Amino acid sequence: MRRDVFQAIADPTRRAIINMIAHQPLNVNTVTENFDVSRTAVYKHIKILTECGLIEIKQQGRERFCEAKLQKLNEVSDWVEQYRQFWKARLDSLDIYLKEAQSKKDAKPTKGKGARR
Amino acid sequence: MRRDVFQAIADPTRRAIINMIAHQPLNVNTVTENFDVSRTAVYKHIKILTECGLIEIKQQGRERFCEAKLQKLNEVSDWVEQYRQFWKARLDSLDIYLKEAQSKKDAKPTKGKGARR
DNA sequence: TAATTTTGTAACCAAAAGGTTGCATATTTT
DNA sequence: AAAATATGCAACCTTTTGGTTACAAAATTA
Repeated sequence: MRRDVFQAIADPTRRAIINMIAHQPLNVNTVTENFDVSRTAVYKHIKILTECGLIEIKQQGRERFCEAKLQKLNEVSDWVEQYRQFWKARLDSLDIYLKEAQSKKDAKPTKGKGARR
Repeated sequence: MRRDVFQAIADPTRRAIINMIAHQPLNVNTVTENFDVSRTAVYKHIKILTECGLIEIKQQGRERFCEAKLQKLNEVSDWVEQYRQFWKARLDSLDIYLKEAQSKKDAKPTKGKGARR
């Protein structure tokens, strides 16, 4: 059971849930009202979000309020930002690379790498 | 068949592929060499990444070079950043501050200048 | 030309994901 | 106490996902 934040935000319903409770904590039924699927389905999404740390559930009487813990999105942010330099700096890098590869190949042909397995 | 960038980066193997080719385009076999799964499995991941626009494949002879198109990560970046205010605004107590400092320390031990070409 | 290398893809499989209904339990409300 | 409300969860189902093997085709090498 993989429970990381990348997998958690992959589902559009879960992203919508995050959006709902980012502004204010809501109980399970209130969250459910905004979706076409059953309460159980929404509950499962909430559970997944809880398990990866994106939300926290606090009991209040018979209700459970879901509160967003968006610090966890830092994991995603950090992963994405490490690549920003690449999409800013590199334009048309393949052509450059292929030219280099071609001249290397001319000078010193590569040996076969062998088939896997 | 949902093919959005959030779903694409949910899989750890696909994130690893992105990381490999972010620095330079590689052909399919070279990408495969770094994983324990079959070439076909890797190829499927590459196809998914292509279908959502995160990479592009360019033929050169019998090889296909996979080039990262990381601009697409802007979709993820934008989605995450819209919530930054929420998790920044709530850093008001000492223990939250300390917790965040600790996770930063754990998450990115090397914060150097980054790759340079 | 024949063999090798690199890739694309079909057919198939097991496990995970996302959904449902139904029921049990704890808390209000009446 | 009885009814209503809010939730947790088991059991089950279907589709998707991630993987495999096997084979075909194109390009390169010997």
